[in-house]
Amino acid sequence: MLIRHLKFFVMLAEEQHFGRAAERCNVTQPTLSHAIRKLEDELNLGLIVRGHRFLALTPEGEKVLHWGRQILADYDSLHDDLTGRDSGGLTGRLRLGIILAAMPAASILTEAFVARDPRAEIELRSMSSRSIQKGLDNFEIDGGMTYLDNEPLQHVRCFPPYPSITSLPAAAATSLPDGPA
Amino acid sequence: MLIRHLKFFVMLAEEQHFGRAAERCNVTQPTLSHAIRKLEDELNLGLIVRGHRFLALTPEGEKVLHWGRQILADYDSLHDDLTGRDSGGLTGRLRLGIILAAMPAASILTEAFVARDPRAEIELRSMSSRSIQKGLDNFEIDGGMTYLDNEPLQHVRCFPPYPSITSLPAAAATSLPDGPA
DNA sequence: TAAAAATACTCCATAGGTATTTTAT
DNA sequence: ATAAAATACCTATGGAGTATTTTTA
Repeated sequence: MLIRHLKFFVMLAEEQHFGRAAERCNVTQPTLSHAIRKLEDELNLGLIVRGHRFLALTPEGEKVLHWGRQILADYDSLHDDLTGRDSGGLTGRLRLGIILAAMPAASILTEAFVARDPRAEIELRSMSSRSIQKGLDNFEIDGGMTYLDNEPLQHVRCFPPYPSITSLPAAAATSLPDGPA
Repeated sequence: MLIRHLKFFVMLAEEQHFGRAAERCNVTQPTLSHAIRKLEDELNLGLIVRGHRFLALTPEGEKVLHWGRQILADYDSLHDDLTGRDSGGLTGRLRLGIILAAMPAASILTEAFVARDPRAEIELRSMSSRSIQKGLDNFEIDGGMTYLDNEPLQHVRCFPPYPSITSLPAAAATSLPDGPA
């Protein structure tokens, strides 16, 4: 599997349109079309619900989309790392989705964080628990604080923000390749 | 870049020997040799310090090794996900490296964890802060509790285990593709 | 001399292109 | 008629193999 073909697939999922996806990848439509077929062959499953236009991703396609994004993020990180854009110490913007009930608790977490890494910005967004799940899936947020009991979270690593008080909502970091865990 | 070639490279880094790495990948030595060259060409940098035998990885090679493992872990996760081995709810074994000074504190973290996910085992290892860094890099442990001040940790996501008490050692989860953070 | 890696070469799969067809709107 | 995707076909890159050479221990 070529990493570049994963890119094709992710673009296709975003554009929902072979032609536009191909354009964004700077390849022709047949090339992208063929590459997606190859992906499906290699994984031996359907990724796209095809009519005579793009219709949707299959459930398996959604999974490939998720991990594909993960792999592409790693791949980008590698290039950032190699081009020395890392520089040690945390920088950038951490986007967190927080349910309304957890807003007061959020500052407890962020306070220590900003104290240690002043170059990192934290953006707090008030969001519903469903939006938080979606935001994590779409990489629109990097983490969140939400409920664990209502809808089980997918593809995330969860931990209690304050271990000895279990009645608080739990914090969730974006999903990871976490091996056996 | 073929994901399979990343596998070649990671195997080579582990075996420190082209022939044995090739064997583990079920390819011939020249094939692996050529693939590594191609990787170097594509990234436009040297990965291996070559004499007329394998000598070491270059610093860039170490970085590629790290992110390569990450990508392969994601790729494996994808396959696990597709073959329905996920099953929801955490299971497996979480291996944590803990400095001696943090051992008493570790139970605070693990207590809530095991209460919520009884099917997950937690293995606590008393380790030096250096061993913890190495263990994280080698994927021999999944996370740890260690010092942040002495030697800065590489490739990890850090957070304080108990936000309002900053004098405690910090917990570190294994590194992730964490976008802008 | 033996072992390790690179090199030379061959073969074939396939990535990517252009041109065209099919089908639904 | 138009737009979207698939198909057919072509070319060239390069992945993987075998055989061989080079170099060092």
